[in-house]
Amino acid sequence: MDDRARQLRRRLRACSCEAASTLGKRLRGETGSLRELEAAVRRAELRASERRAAAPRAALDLSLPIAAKAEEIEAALRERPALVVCGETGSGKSTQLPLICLRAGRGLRGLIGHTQPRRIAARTISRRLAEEMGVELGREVGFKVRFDDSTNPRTYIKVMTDGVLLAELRRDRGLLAYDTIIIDEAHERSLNIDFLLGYLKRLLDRRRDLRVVVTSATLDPEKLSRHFDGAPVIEVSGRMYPVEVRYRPPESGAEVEPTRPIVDAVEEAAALGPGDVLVFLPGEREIREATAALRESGGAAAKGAEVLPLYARLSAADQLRAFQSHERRRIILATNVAETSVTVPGVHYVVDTGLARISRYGSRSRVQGLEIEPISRASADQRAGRCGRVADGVCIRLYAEDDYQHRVLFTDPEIVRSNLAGVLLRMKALRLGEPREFPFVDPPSPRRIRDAHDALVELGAIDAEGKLTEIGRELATVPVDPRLGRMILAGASEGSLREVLIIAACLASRDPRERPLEARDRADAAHASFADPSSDFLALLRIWEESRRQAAELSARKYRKWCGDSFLSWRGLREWEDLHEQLGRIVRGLGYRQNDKPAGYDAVHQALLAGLLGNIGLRGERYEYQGAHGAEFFLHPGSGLFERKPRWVMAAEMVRTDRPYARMVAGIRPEWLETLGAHLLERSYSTPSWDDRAAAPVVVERVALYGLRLPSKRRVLYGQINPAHAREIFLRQGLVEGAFRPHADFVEHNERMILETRRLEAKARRRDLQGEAGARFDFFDRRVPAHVWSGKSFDRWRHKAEAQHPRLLFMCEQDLIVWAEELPSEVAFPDAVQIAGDRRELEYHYEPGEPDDGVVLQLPLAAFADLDEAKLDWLVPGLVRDRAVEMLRGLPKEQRRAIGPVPSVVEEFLASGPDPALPLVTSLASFVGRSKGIEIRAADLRARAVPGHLRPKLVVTGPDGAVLAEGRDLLELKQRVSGEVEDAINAGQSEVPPRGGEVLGLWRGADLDDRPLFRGGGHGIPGDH
DNA sequence: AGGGTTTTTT
Repeated sequence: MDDRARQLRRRLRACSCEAASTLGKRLRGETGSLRELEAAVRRAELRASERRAAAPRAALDLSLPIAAKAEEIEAALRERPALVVCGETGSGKSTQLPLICLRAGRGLRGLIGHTQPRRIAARTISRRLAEEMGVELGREVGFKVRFDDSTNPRTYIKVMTDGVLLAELRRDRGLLAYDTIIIDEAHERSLNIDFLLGYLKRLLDRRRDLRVVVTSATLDPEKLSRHFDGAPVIEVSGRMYPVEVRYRPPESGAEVEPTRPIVDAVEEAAALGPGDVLVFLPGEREIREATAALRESGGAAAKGAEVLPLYARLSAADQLRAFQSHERRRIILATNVAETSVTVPGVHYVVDTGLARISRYGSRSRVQGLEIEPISRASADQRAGRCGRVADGVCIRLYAEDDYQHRVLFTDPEIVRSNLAGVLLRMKALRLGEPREFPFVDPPSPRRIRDAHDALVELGAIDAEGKLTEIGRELATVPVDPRLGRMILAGASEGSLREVLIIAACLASRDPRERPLEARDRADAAHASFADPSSDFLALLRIWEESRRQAAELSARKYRKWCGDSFLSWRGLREWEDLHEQLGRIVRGLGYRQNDKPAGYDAVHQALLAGLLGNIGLRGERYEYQGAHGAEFFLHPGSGLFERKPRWVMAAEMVRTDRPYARMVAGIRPEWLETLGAHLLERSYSTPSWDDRAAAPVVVERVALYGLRLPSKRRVLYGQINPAHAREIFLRQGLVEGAFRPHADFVEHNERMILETRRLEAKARRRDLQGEAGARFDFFDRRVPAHVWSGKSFDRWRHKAEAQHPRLLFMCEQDLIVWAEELPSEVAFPDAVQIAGDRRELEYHYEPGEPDDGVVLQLPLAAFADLDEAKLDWLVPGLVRDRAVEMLRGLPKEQRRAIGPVPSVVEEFLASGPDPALPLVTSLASFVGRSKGIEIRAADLRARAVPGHLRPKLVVTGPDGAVLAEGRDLLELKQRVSGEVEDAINAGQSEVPPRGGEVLGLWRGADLDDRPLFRGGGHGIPGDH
């Protein structure tokens, strides 16, 4: 089987790339019997031999310069995976390269794919190829552009736009339909081209049979060669006439009108002889000014000449005038259209201002910039070359030679100066991994990639980790800018798909509204009839509906006339319709239905907003708007909202020309931003305040989007935002200060505490309410769990806790027991633990009878070493202290003397003295004893230090040695004891009056009557009188 | 208070 399979695979590889891939997989996986597979291979071989036999003969046009290099190219195609053909205009590379590939035996196992940057070029080149080969277009040679596909199974050479090839990647990751790919005009370095160049580099590692030919007109083919691991570079000479370049820099110091040098240069050119003059200018406004200047100059050149503007937005008819032959001399004032997209025939002279508007996406501002820049040397050369196509030419540059020499070699490729959201989305959808690892010829900066990432997050296309979401997956199937795609998807969910499809299709194609230079006012008036004062998008909808209505009612000829009268481009409208239809098909494929009922303003504009969240603005003091991230912008004067200026707007486009402008604008409601931009909202909160009805702290929440504050305000439970802080406030204001009044016993107790403290404070002066409140805050803080921050959650927790330990937690009497439980842990002594630097531990052991029994207290030694009176609270805090005092009051004098001041107890302990924890243990035991009606005397209680760690154990005995309670599990013990305590309380046997004040210490060897127990008071134990 | 280079996408 192995040998046989290997042989079949070999045979397959000779057939077709697709068959080799699909059948090869079956062979490897051994799906199907060998016999079946063999039959499949034979069928593939038959198809392959038919294809070979039917291959068209390709005769080269030997008059073209590239023919001289045909053999060299063929050899390279056989030996190397990639090659770079560097050819000037007129070298014939676009038509001859596919033919050379065919001669080299390419195009049999798969198509020869040939990409062009523009649709029109793809069409004309395929037509010329078919002519030269003497075949019918749409058979051996086909083309495929958006909306139009003429290829079929018999096609060998497929000419297409690079966008088409890119789109095919989604279905054909390995580009198995092709065995050769020619990327023509790679020097234009569009986003599409750069993406393809990166993708093909990777693909060549996987597909050894694939050949890639890249053509470039650049001065620097080495870069592309390096990209393809040292691909051979084959230079082909062009067939151009020499162009003389003259430099006419502006004279320094002389103040002249900006149009003066242009007029002078045109005069100079015209004086050289007959022939048309092509002037390159950066934009429409400059064209307008130069036109006026030339007409007014009255110079010899202008007099007999026809001055024509040429730029992309010009109406088709006006553009055509530049191409029609004419007897008079023509002076064509053009933008960059004439540099690559359009070739003006018969140009003998070029005047180059050296300027162009270049689109650059501003990373910081997130606005597309469109500012006038000096062009690159490559661009200047291309402009000069425009007059060497028919005869010797002269190019007059309105800048110095030195200036030219110092300019950048090439215009930055698009990938480093545009918004990469679409590219990133495509990479995610194709699962191409990390963008920074993708082999771009010129890698975009990490910042650009992050911007693109943010943009996709804004659209909900990827999540925070960068993973494609469901929305993202759908967006990747819609062939428009992701923002427009997002509108469409939102339209589907808002019930406004019908309207949004129309609007998005228009935004994706060129605006059909025409505005000829000399009829701008009339055009504006015609367009005004469609305008809406609150939405420019509605104007598009009206144009669409009116145009559809007219098309249905009028004859084709009359409809065209209506288009002209309305200053609408017939071709533009067609493009819009085509795109609308295509998008409609795709959306239907995704399972979305267009709404039958017309959607209202809100439904339409909320859908649009879903794609334009980054382009919102709030009207400022004057005419400007505050945009995202603190940017400022102005409404474009062409907007229907220009007069009215709604408070909140969104814009389809933000472009910086002379100033930042928002184009295509509509008013929005800020509430929409809260729902549509929920994933982007920035929230801020006021200072929390107590709310009686909520029985919890609340805050006022304000939201902002990209730094723009939305008007809405909401009251929010503070605990939902900052539970820890909310809890602190709840404890302090709600529980300690009593703003929250639950139905519980401890409330009354608290109140008595406060009253008592106030009374004492008046007496003691030095003890303030705050200090006492602090103690009580600690009391609650130790008990109330972290998730409780409101009256509601407090009650819920308390009821549960009290069901388990009835009345335990918040009856002051139980304090002692809870506290005893906490003693061994660090909870009761947070400060003490913090003070403990050296971590030596002391263990205190209550030993009523046998050794090793009793309460073991683990306290850091250092805590004791540092202990001063102020820290005594940690040892005898709050209510426990009262309890201890209560107990001591009942002790005989000599027994009281047995208990010394804590600091000295520590010293004594270190000299193996008595237990400093004695008062605590004493109080505990005493309390338990009393609650059971048994008298326990302090003298009965002993404590000693025990080295090493002992498991905490509590044994409470009475004076007769009877064990009242014991256990190592303190929790369990506590429950047992507490039950007993509760019984005692219920029986009215234990009534502990709550007390405030501060116990300074329990003094050993001192008479309680001599030494004040209360700081500053000097009156002995409270309640004594 | 006042106006934009260009191209492309199953």
